[in-house]
Amino acid sequence: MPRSNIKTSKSKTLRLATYNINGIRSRTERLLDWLEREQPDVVCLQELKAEDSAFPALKLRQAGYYAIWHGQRSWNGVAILARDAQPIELRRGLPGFADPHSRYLEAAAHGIIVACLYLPNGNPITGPKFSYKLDWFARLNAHAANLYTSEHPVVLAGDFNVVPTDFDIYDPKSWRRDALLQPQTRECFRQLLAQGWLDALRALHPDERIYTFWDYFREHWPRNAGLRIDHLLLNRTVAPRLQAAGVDSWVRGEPGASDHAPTWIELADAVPELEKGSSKKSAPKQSALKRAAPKKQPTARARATGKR
DNA sequence: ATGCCGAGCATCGCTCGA
Repeated sequence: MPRSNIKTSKSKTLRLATYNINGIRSRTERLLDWLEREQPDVVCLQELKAEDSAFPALKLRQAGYYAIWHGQRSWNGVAILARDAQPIELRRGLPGFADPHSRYLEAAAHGIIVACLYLPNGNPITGPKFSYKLDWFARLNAHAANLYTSEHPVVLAGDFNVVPTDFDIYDPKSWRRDALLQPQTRECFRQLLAQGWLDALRALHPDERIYTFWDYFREHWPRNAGLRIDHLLLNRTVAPRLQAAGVDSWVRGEPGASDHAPTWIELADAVPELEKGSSKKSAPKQSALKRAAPKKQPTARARATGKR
């Protein structure tokens, strides 16, 4: 499927995606299929569930992607891939935090600083896992405050394990006691956005039901009973370049799929420094947002049959 | 309140995810 079908601009763009792959060893072929079809420039992966030595670096390299990764046996694990360029690692783990889990990688790739994060799930809410989630979130927000004001373009991308509002879930009733919907969890996310970060998918599609995760239970995928928990947040430097955003939900309908689908944004090429300073043509934020045409998610039937 | 599915491992039954 050529990407030009969904492009909204003739100018060159950069596509960044985040994808909770739920076990990279059992899903390497699925990953390669998606990369070949969608050709993202930068990819954040979560839940590798594999040690560093089991990361399929050679197969990815043969597909044109260089990578850095922080694996872990059984659980967690994050990676950043870049097409035709080696990501430059900037950080492994949040600052000042000896986290026993592999949940955070930060790198420069294709002129963007990308933070790939896998925020703790936090269930059950009556115990140490929920405390760990809130603690992790607070440390992320402290670090994000510095990234937001950076002169460099920064994107926070990953599985945040937060359903930001009741509009981001098919039906909140059976999830009321889940860590993903707790008021404390949502307050952490609200505080993060209050730093100024732009929630790219919601900004471009304010009135659209968008899901990035459909669990394996109760026919949730065929019924399109999903949650929006994978997010791409843009700092003030990069936000004016946002052109499009969406979910590759077709991936969720493939045999042996992860319970998440890849979620992506497209950014306009950086405005050259000379033009940025001297020209009034530099697009303000609002017009950059309006440029992007809303992209509908396919119907449940279309997804179930693999068509768009 | 629990299981429903799926990956992974202390692999013929459990933990964890969300």
